[in-house]
Amino acid sequence: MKYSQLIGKTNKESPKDEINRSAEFLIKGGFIHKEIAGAYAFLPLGLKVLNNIVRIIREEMNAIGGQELFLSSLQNPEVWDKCNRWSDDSMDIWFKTKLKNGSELGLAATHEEPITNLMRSQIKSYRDLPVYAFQFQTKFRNETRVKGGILRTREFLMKDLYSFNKDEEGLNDFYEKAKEAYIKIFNRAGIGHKTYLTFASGGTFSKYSHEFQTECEAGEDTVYLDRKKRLAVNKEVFTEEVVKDLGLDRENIEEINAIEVGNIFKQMTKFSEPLGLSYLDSDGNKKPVIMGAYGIGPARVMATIVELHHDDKGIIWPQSVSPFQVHLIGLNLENNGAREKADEVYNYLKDNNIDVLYDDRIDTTTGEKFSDADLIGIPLRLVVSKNTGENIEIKRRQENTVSIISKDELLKLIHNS
RNA sequence: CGGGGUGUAGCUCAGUUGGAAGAGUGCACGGUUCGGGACCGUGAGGCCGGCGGUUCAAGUCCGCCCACCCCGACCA
Repeated sequence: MKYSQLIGKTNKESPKDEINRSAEFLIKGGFIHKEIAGAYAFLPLGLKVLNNIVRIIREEMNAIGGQELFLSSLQNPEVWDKCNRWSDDSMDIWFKTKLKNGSELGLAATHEEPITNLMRSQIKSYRDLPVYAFQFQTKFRNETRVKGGILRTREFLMKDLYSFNKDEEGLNDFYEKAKEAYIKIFNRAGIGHKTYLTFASGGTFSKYSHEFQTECEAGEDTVYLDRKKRLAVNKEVFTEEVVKDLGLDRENIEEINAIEVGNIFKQMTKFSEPLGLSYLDSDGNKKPVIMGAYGIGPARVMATIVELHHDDKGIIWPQSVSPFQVHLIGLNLENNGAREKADEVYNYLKDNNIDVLYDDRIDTTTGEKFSDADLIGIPLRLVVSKNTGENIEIKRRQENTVSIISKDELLKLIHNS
């Protein structure tokens, strides 16, 4: 991709209102655009990052047997009514709308009811179980207050997986698998070292649910962390009894701010019973399906990555989610053949399937190009200029030293990074 | 939803006592530069958040509304 053609130019000034570093850099760097409070457009750079995060999540969900599907955003109030969640008293974050004929519709705040209802046509027998369905879908939540750029919005992409088992044992097994998958996801996304399994309120049917909380100043959650055991407890359930229950030592517990990047719930029969999702076991007995729900917000993960990986100049993407593998800067492009030389390197990289952002701007100073590269945060920076001869300069975003390498060494170095 | 703050050029902002709409940056054009946002000149760009009021006269004063940010409450 040639930077001169890219939608989403960097801005020299930081946005006026954004306090969070992630919001500041993502807007300034041309990754996202605020449409209204709590609703953001993703520009090409931002979408590439988001898609990389989605890809990681998808791979890990497939690996534990998830099947991807795609539910609708417009929802039928009837199924919600059966679970007593249509009324604004029970769920006050609804966005509701109407058909031309006046009947009401809901804009998906979550998909538990619709997926449960859908599965009634799929699950009849114990032979149909277990089954695991997931999707990446937009959620609409009429939050009274949004916060921190894309950390908390009213419209956001969510990966939600729903598990359907014939008994609690099956649910528990899968629940542990999902836990492991989540740990892999956050490790691959570069935030695993600061992400902790956190005990949270379990709701009606189980003692605890689990959240994945990433330690971060910008986080809006308060959790109590045992760093050695890598276990945390959300403030909302933090009591003496819970500390004892989990075998934690009060002495080792510290209070931290954290971002909730994922959560997993055992829902048991909370939705299957009211919606009539049941199966016949081998004895012909009708039993309710045992469910669980597993969520991750990719855009929130994206913001969290930025919160954890940046310096004063900008973002430092982990290679796994970086919008491009390398950022190629051509300098002095208007002088004797420099353009041709830079183009040649660009084409060479593309021909070898390297995803490259090529700063081919002519009337742009060196400093500006370097500053933009620092802001955008692609982990490998290449420079071709009159000083580099037949070679290429390479520098890692998080390091200050440059080295000069030959074109032959280039591919190997990129693949090893 | 309670409290606080802010709305003026694409962006960041100034605008005195009510008296001709401004700067920097970005953008376009011309020229000098060319390895860390360099410089000179010319130019385009405005519903001063909206509605109403006071006044000879409102970006400026008054009222109502809207939007955005921050703190708190809330967050299956």
